[in-house]
Amino acid sequence: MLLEIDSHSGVPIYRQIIAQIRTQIMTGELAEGAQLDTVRDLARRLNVNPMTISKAYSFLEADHLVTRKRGIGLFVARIPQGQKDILKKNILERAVEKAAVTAVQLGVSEDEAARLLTKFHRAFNNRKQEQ
Amino acid sequence: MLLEIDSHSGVPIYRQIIAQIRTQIMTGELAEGAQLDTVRDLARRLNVNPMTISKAYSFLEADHLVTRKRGIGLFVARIPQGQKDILKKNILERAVEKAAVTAVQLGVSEDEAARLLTKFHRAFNNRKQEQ
DNA sequence: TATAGTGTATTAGGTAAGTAATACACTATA
DNA sequence: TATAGTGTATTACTTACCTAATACACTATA
Repeated sequence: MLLEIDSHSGVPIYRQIIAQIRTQIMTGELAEGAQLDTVRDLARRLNVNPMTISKAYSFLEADHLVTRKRGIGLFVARIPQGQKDILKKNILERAVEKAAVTAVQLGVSEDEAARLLTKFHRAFNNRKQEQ
Repeated sequence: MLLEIDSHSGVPIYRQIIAQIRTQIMTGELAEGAQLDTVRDLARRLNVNPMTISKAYSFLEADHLVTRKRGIGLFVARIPQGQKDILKKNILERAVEKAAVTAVQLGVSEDEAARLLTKFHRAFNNRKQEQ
């Protein structure tokens, strides 16, 4: 399980963990049934208190993305494809909506906004391919 | 000067003020040289401490959007159109970039992302027209 | 120069968030 | 059933942030 924490970003550690794991589950990188790193392992690896990890995991469980088995570990939950699509849609819409509102407020046309989005999309897609 | 504060949104009052005034300056709704509401007036109107207003104004000044004239008041600064464009571009790019990254991470195509953005853009544009 | 109108520096109180320490509860299995 | 491996509840410390109170500084002008 590959996680990168930037402790100088101002974004709380547990939120960084949540975001990264959520993405990995959404993309299938972390498949159904896969066991997450144990709280203590991950805590040691990130040099952080186990409770911080546990807190992150709690939020993932609240979202039904993982299932806790006390005494055993945490596992990626079974998520029906339909529900997965809905989740993805929600995450995406939140981000896109904000961009759209900003554009409208600033008087930027829909074409111009779309062009900009496409430009960034290509840039990040390329960067991703290279990795 | 029309401001709407939602004290239940969780977003700090001074940030709400900053965002709304910044947008009004960007769009020209608040024109160069216009005087902002006095700290005390606005504080009374929003039922808030004058220092909260002063704090918001400080950030706007740090961004060179307003000029303080102590003992007189605050005024919308002269912002060269070019610089205004840059500011708008920065604000927009920050929002659009995040949307693009999210889309790429979730494996959403650039066309689909652009379509979604366009959809939201139209929706908000309509809503704006109606007001 | 007195006054009433500006904004401000300083200080402090309240609250929420993040993290950590500790002791505990559950489970598999040797 | 002892043990070592899971996660967790409780509690508390720290820090940052937001807001407010107060007293002060600057400016125009009657």
